[in-house]
Amino acid sequence: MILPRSFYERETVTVARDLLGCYLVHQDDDGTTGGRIVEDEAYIAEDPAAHSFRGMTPRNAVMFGPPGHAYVYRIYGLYDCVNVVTGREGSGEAVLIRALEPVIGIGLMQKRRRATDRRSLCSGPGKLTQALGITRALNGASLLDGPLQVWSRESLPGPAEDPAIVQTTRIGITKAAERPLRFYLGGSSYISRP
DNA sequence: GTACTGATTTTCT
DNA sequence: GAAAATCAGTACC
Repeated sequence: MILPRSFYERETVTVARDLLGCYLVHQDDDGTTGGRIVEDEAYIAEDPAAHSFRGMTPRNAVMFGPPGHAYVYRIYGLYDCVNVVTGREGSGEAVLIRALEPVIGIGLMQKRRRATDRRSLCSGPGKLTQALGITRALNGASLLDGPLQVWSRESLPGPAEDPAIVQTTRIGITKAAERPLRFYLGGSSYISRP
């Protein structure tokens, strides 16, 4: 049920597509929270929008490490965003998790987010880390064991039919903005934007 | 409903 | 010193 390292050690765009429908789950002292991944973005080698584009720095070092680990960084001084490291070790590639459909621990998510509407709990990269209690303390953590995990699609009962995957441009970037590296489940009402 | 703005701080140049 | 893989609130149709 936990996705193996071999899942992540593939072409990043393929991993981004295959992650849709899988579950991101975090456990801590307050409880367990998790949801279905419904939106993500690929950041790849030779990609001016990727943090790894200009080589390794203290912040992005985890992106250059082994696949199957979490890269968590702070954005705009306020929010944390979570990525999964993908591809070959040293390539500096990752997939940003942008939105979840809340499934596990919805009450705890509502408390952490101070919101009740399910659609607003995890519909954005900063929102979902807040709902799941993911912070930079998890930067570099393995997703194969430990408190933050990714489970396969079959781990929990999901929709009867897989909705079509929509591929479009990434959100919030200025460099390489035209590259279609954002993926989401068509028809999901839990994505950050259409 | 859409559009614009302020918050807030880390990070790298 | 500027920019940043964002969000919530306000203003205005």
